Parts: sequence; structure tokens; C-alpha cells
Amino acid sequence: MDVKKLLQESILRAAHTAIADGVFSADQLPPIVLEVPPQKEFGDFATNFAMQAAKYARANPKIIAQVIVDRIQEEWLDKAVIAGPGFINFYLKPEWLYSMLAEIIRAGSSYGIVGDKSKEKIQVEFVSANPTGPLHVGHGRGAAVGSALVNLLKAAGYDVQAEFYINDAGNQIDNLAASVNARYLELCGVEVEFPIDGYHGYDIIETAQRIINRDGQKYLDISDGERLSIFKELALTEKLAALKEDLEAFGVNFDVWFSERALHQNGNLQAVCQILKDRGYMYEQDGALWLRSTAYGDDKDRVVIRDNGIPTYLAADIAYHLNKFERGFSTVINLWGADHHGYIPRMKAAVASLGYDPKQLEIMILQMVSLYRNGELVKMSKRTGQSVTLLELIEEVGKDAARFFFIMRSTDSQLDFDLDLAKSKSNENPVYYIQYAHARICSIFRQAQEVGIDTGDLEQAELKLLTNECEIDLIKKLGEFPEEIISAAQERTVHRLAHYVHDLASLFHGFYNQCRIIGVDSQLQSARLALVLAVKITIGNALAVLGIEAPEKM
RNA sequence: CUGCCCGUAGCUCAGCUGGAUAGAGCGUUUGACUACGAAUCAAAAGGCCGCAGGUUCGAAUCCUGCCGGGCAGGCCA
Repeated sequence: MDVKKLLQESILRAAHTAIADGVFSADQLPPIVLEVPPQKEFGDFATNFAMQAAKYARANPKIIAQVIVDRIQEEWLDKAVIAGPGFINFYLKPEWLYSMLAEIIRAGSSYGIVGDKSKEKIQVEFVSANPTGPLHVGHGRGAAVGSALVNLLKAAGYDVQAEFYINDAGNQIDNLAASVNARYLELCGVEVEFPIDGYHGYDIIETAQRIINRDGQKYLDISDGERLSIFKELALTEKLAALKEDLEAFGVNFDVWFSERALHQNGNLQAVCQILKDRGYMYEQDGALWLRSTAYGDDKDRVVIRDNGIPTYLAADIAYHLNKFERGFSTVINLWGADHHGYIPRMKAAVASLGYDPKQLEIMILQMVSLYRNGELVKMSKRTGQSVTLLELIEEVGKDAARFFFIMRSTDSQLDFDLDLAKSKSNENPVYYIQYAHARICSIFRQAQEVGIDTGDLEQAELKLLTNECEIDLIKKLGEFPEEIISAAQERTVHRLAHYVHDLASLFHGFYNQCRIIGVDSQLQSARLALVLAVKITIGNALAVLGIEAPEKM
């Protein structure tokens, strides 16, 4: 079925036969990597196996290549030739393309859902923004990449859970309460000083106003402490709801919303400290409790419980990660903003101190996002410390364009987000370029139906009539989708998929302009409809992973 | 000062565990709608892959040192 696998097996067999024949000797063989050659003249697949094997065998790569070529004979293989410094190029008989195409149509919406790794539970924790204000564009990158990564890992067969860690304990929440309190008093005509670390965002005033609208000035009569604690809960509930709403509008959903406060209330912090003490990674000094994170490569040890008895953020985080691993995840992936990268060593050290392999905790750092409008950087407000909110961004450029722009770049690179480009509904926008391909295909099928063409059973069509170069290229590209999913998932690189689907759309548009579909000879017409259907399926499935709509019309 | 990320075409960026002539989009120039959606296509121009060493059959890719930009370095989160 899978030609690539067959080919790998053949190469391996040939190598073993050659060794058995005593042609060359090697106590070890490199993995057989097959790649699509950079140029078509080099065939359908190529391998550098001979060059790699040359190292172990201490022989001339070209000779090893020759030995292998001499020993490969398959009915589906047209020829294998040696090229360049020792590549072996394989030219396959075209049938494999057609059976691949038929299989895509048969698989339909499950094409690209590969493998079954459901034994492996992976958790992805992302966004986890403080519920103290609206999400901004930086969170947008995390939200888009995180949700796409979840989809990608699911497509690759893993059992995946998306989680949001709610920072509903600690300083920032007290500041939130104090800020709302100050705004409330202000609006009630009471003169107050705004808290130094307070949140200046307009949304805080709105929250205070809503409290007044609902409950009037009745909170003026109670003590400051009581009022603060009531406002804390009110604000938290409201901010959290707003967060969920914004994320849903962005196509982002979580399986679990995990409360930090719950960790405190359930005694998880004390418990984890006890475990670390027992394991010898925690000690007392200057009245505080320290994690011996230097034992696992951190620059210095870290305070976990302050000398005033209040736990640091790290304490909750350690308890949280222990909780994650106790839930049975073999891999835990955290998406963090670049400003948190300095936190990695201590977190890894904490995981190691708890007896887990730090490799089980993968931390993906997303570099900063800068917005550009009219070629100029959109500066963030000094006073509120906030840039454009995610919601504003979605309203301005649309969910799909925003997601695509966040996803299309490597997370290691800083992102220059061009607002004008993202919202232009024209040829310069890569999102619409891809969606247009999908809509165009849907239009073709509408058209076909109107003139009474039977579009059922297309996998039965005479696919071997597809012999144009652009048709062949398109089929090959379609066939790469499953392995694209696998490698993107392995490398946690969602942007690869964005590039793939763009390339696919490009090949489709080229084909479309060159080959007439409706109205040609009816056998060829069916074959081309089949091809186009497979493109629609693949684009649709790829976009689904990215969380982007595949429209029927635009 | 130390750590992490980045430096590739005018701009924004790909380039997978080292491999064949370094790619894409935008922008620029020139062409293609009296047949399926021109939000499209075809073609051209455009590169000491930051610099300097090293590793080897072979380096944009790996190592070291510089240079430039971003982000961190709290008993804040």
C-alpha cells in the first residue's frame, strides 16, 4: 500500500543481501531516509543511504550505491540510478500515484489522521493568561498555535488534552480586586488613591460600572476587607467568562480549566513541599524554604515558601506539574511567551526533583508579536501596558486570517504582524489564497451538478488518464499530507502545515489554469473531478487542523 | 556581565535529523479572462545565507569566537 515503506524495505533487503554476499561489511547501518528530490529529473524518491552507510562500511559511497541498485528489483519500480556524490534516485511506475489518489477519496475527512498513539497521553497547556484583563495579540499567538498544535497531535494519533491554568490566586488577583474597588469608589464619588500595581485598563472601569448598575452603592456600607473579597469573586468570574468568550470567538476551546486556587485549598502545596523535602531537594534558609534547583542545572536555588510563609508562584507551579504527571500524561507541553523563558531551568529542575524525566516537560517558547499598520509599528499604550486586544484583532482582520498569520511563522521567530496584509481580501493574502482554492473546487462541483454530471464513485474513475505534469505534481503533493502531519507533530511545528497547505493550493491553482475539468472527454472529466475532490479533501483537512474555515463560497 | 531566540532576495519569512543548481509570499517588470470563480495563472529581475575560523567527501544547517537586534536574569507573575 505505502510505496515509501515498500521502498525502504527493499533497500534494507538489498543492503543485507549485499553484506551476506560479502560485497561490503558494516556492523551497523544508518536509517533509510527517503526524500522527495529537489528536482523532478531526480525521480520520485531519493536516498542518501549509500553515503551514510559509507561511513560505517568505510567504502566508496558510489560503490555501495551500485551494489544496492544491482540488488533491487520490484515490479512497481521503474528504475533506480546513482547520481551525484552517491544518491540513489528511484523512478516508480505511475500506478502508485493513482492508487494513492483513490485512497484519499476513500478516506475522505479522515485522510491525514494517521497512526494510533492513543496510549500516549499528551497535555498541552497554553494561553493561561491572568484573568485580570482582556487578551492581547501576544496571547493570540499562543492561542492559535496552541489550539492548532492540539489538533495536530490528535491528527497524529495521540490522546491529547487542552488545558488552561487559571491564575486565580496570589498578588495579581488581589490587585485586580483592589483596582475594581478603587474604580467602584471613584464612580460612587469617593476620593481614593489608585493602587500602585493596579490595572489601568478600561475594562476595570466597566466591571465597576456593571457592579453599580446591578447592585448600586450598597457595598459602600461594608468594610474594605469584605468589599475587596466580594469584588475579587465578582471580577474573577467576569474576567474568566470574558476570557472564555474571546477564546471561543477565536476558535479555541479547552478540555480543562484548572484552578490554581484549588491547589492551595486542597493542600497540594504543602504536600509537594513534603515530597521534595523527603527527596532531599528542599531546604530551609533565612526563614524561607528553597528548592535545590541547582542540583539540576539551574543558576541558583529558588524560594518556594517565603519567609513570611506565603508561597511563591513557583510553589503552585510545582504542585501543578506534579498534578499533571499524576494524571498520567507521558508528555506535558507548555506554551509560554518569550518573557518567561528564564523560568525554564527551575521548572525542569522541579520536575526532575519530583522524580520525573525533565524531557517529559516540553516548554515551547513563543517569540514576541509586533503589530504593523501602514508600515509602522503599533505601539502599546504606556499607561495600560496593553496593545491591541485579541478581540479587536479578530474584528479587524477576521478569525481565519488572524489564526493563519499567527501560525504561519516558526514560533522561534519574532512575528511581525502586518494588519493591512492580513485584512486585505485580495491576492496578497495567503489565507484567502488557500480558501479560494477550496471555494473554487466547491464551485466546480456545483457547476458539475447543474449540468448533470455524476459526481459519485469518483475513486472508480480512470485515474491513469491523469498524465499531465501538473496533475502528477498535484497528486504527489496530496500524497505527502500524512507524513507532513507526522513530522509536524513530532517536531511540534504547526507552521510547516501552513506552508504545506499553501503549496498545495498553489499547485491546484496552476493545474486549474492549465487543465479544463468540466466539458472534456467524460472519462478524463471524471478523473479530473476525482483529483479535484482529493484536493478539496486535503485542503479541508489541513485547514481543520489549523482551525481555519474551508468555505464553499467566498 | 550571563542565559535563551533571531540574523537567508528591496520587505516578511521557509529551508526537516549536514547532501544534488539556496526556496516561497509580498513588492517591481512583462504577458494571459467571448468556456469551470482573474481573491487566479505564466514569465523575468533580485542572494559573499551577519562576519571570521573549525569539523568532513560535502555546511545556510554542526562547533567556537566576534558583530547586530529581541527577551530574560525578584522571597513579582
